[in-house]
Amino acid sequence: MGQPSLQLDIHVKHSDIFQALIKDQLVSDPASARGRLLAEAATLFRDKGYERTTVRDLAAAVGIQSGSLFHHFRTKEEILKAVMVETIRLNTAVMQAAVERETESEAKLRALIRAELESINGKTGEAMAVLVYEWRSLSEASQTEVLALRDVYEELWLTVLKRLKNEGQLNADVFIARRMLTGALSWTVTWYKPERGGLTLDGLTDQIMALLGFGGAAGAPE
Amino acid sequence: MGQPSLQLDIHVKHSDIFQALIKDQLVSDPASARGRLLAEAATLFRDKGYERTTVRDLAAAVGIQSGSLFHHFRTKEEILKAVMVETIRLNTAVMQAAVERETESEAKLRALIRAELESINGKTGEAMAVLVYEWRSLSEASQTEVLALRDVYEELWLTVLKRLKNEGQLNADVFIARRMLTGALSWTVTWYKPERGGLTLDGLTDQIMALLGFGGAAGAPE
DNA sequence: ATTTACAAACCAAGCGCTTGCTTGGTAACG
DNA sequence: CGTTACCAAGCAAGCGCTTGGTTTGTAAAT
Repeated sequence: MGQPSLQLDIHVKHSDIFQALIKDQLVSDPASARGRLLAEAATLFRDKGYERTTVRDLAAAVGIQSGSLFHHFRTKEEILKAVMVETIRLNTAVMQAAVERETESEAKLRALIRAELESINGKTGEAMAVLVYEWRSLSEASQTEVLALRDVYEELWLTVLKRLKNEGQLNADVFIARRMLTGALSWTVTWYKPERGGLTLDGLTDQIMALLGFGGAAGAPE
Repeated sequence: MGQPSLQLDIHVKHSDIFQALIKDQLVSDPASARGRLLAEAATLFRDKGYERTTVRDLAAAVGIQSGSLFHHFRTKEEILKAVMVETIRLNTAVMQAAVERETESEAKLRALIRAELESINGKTGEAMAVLVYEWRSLSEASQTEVLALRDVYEELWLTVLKRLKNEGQLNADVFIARRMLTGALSWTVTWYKPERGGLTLDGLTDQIMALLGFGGAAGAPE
């Protein structure tokens, strides 16, 4: 915790966005009890799955009794929902900033891919994995609630893809292209391990762009 | 159950393969008690998730008492493993046939994509979804066992992708390309509904090929 | 500066229910 | 006549969550 940011431009921006969201009460401060609990919950839900994670596991991870959890959240499911909602809020803000920083369509797409890869494989990775793979564990009411937030996020992608299509740089249907990218990018969480292998996030982004026919030939990454 | 096959060539082949596997005891006959149980298990595991599905749910689905399940399988996890193992066996055989039917590399890739889409969204769809998304619920011992079977399956893909790369038709790294395709294709299970919308499996395959820069421009699919 | 007030945060205990699985016995079948 | 397939009943363990009471932090009142 608290390691210095290595990536200058993007990370400064990122933490600025983060601070603003905390101030507006849209995401919890990781230093607060609630924030720590949600972070631990994300890790546990990702590693063991929501159903296999007991409230006793969760309580032990933050160092309190299991019953004390229900002072902060009314039900276990409310914890899952909170993890998802806060993750979407944070990532929508980050992605919006990423796409606005660029002007060319291809650069916007690259920025989106790069940003989503970082969401999935970076600090918010646990929570993102929960968001993708623990969908069924939410009640239907919570599902529609979370879905509404996701629509904003998806619009960012569709806008960029539509521009690319109009410019003749994309052959496939924009909705299908987005869905393919959703699957491909979220799947990276199961295999992409940046520490070993030497493939950086930028390198991975290059590979994906190459697969889509952008940015010329890319050599072997390792 | 027992509806006539509509797709002539492929489906005949498909059921021939199926019958051969049943004869060799590599997959269970869907008419047998074990086969019916595995089919129901796949549906339930997919719809509710493995953990949320109780042995009582499972027993009720096949019309027996919950305790009677343990005459056929020693543990609940063994049921999950059996679903996965039999699904991989069937699909490996189907994919092998699909790739051998073609000669050109691009056609082989198209056949693989088409076959995997059918595995995911067709009759074995429930079981495939379980295979992809219930991974964590397997014990580690079972995981390595299932993983070994998957390697054969993956080799089919890598061989074709390597050929395409050598022929200069693929820019990205073959391992990364396969992983992207894995994610993109398995994700279709969450959104592709062939009955409504009019997008056929062949149409979807075209779109994916177009996204990869093959087969010229594809128009809007709907 | 000390007291008083009060809510937020937490603990210890355990309730009611569901879970995967076992057991002992019975019917069906070749 | 034994093997296979099942039922009826229930056990031990674990589950999410509740309850009643104690500590802790904060800030106004004395």
